[in-house]
Amino acid sequence: MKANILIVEDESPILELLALNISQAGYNPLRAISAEHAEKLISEALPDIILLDWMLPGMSGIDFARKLRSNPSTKAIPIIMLTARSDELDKVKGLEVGADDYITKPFSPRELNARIKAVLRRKAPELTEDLLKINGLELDPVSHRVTGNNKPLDMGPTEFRLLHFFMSNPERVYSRSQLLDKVWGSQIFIEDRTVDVHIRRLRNILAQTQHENLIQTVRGSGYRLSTK
Amino acid sequence: MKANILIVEDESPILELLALNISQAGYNPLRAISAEHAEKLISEALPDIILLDWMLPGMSGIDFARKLRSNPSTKAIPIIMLTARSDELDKVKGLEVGADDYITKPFSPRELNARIKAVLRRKAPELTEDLLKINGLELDPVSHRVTGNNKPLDMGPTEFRLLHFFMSNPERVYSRSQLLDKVWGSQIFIEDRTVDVHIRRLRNILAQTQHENLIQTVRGSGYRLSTK
DNA sequence: ATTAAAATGTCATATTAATGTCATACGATC
DNA sequence: GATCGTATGACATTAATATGACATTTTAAT
Repeated sequence: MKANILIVEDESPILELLALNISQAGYNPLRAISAEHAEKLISEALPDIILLDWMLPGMSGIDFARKLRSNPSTKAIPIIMLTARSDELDKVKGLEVGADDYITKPFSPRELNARIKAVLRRKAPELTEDLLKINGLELDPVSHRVTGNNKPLDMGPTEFRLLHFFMSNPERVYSRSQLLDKVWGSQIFIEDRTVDVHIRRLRNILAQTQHENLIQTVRGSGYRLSTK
Repeated sequence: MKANILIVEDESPILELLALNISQAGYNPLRAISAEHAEKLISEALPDIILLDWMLPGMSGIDFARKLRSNPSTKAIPIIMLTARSDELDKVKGLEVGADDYITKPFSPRELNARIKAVLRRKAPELTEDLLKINGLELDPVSHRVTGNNKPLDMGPTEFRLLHFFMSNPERVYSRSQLLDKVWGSQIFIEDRTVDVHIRRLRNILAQTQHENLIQTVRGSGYRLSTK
């Protein structure tokens, strides 16, 4: 099903331009020319993403974002802010109200799409580009490589993301549901048991270099990456 | 090598001011007092960036931008628009013609430099003229030649740029979108899948000297040049 | 200006890899 | 030893990538 993307933008030419891009990218654009207008649309159906202009007549974009965040039913909707300048101050404020991403005008359609896609996929916590090392197991997000004691380890994308997540958050137990949210994405509906299977696949791969017991089962709770 | 920045501005004091800033920032300014004049300079050598005044005698800045975008050979050159006021209407028009950035007069040298830098960074990490060598594969940006174990390899311009980019950024995964932005240019709209085709063409050429597996597929992420 | 050659982007199809689910086996816990 | 949670292997399906062909555009050469 096509994702519904609510655009809140008072300048109609920009609004139309955005709507055009979005529908060309295969999403379903909803148009609102003000925060108030947007609220009405939201009350009818929750959109999947909100593209929110910073400067709006009436309630400002930032106030609107804050309002959305304070309401339980809209709290979880990802917001992408549209700002005129890449002003650092704006960025900070945006983070405060909980915008999921930013985009500075003018922007290329491709950039916009990339952001929407990224937000939709809604992965784990912003995973950094830092090289992760634990007990001779190394994961390099930049080259997208994993080695155990310098031996290259091949794995599928899901196993890679799973390992990436674990190595970014070691010594911490995650339930299957949490892992599904963080590694798979929040809007995906998959069986909890499927996590078991991927854990097994990951362990099998790590077993090549005796790293399989880094991934530990916590009976009744979930899984954990731990050196102990 | 210093980046060439073409300034198109009819008011000579402003033109000189810009040129001064730009040369102090370590770039090479080219001066044009009209769109027509600029065209002549462009026909001699493509600049790396165009600073384009909105208001020009004769052909207006916006028309000129449109013209540049419609010509395949100039389509990818980043354009920074110089506008008198931060007029919203101008901005919309700028979006339409595909300007890469905006700057409102009056502007500080620092701001100008920051924008230029940002635009340059966006599409030119391979700006060097150094001979690139990896595993017997050599690419010489100056003579625009590629050899594998000293055997000359012929390829089309796109494959050359792609290889140039990869060799300048080895051991790093790039998504198809990133490659389109970096190798094709941000203003060009083509399918992600097209990247696959060019990757294949490049691999076919590199296969003549057994270098084809330097270009590796990273499923779910993109492509990478790597010796491992 | 005309033509030929080269390059480019897209599509349809083939190929391969990855994914999610299930049925069943195992093991801990009470 | 019964129950509950986890592990495992197999398998059908889905998704991603590779490939070949083709129409169109560019470029170069007449």
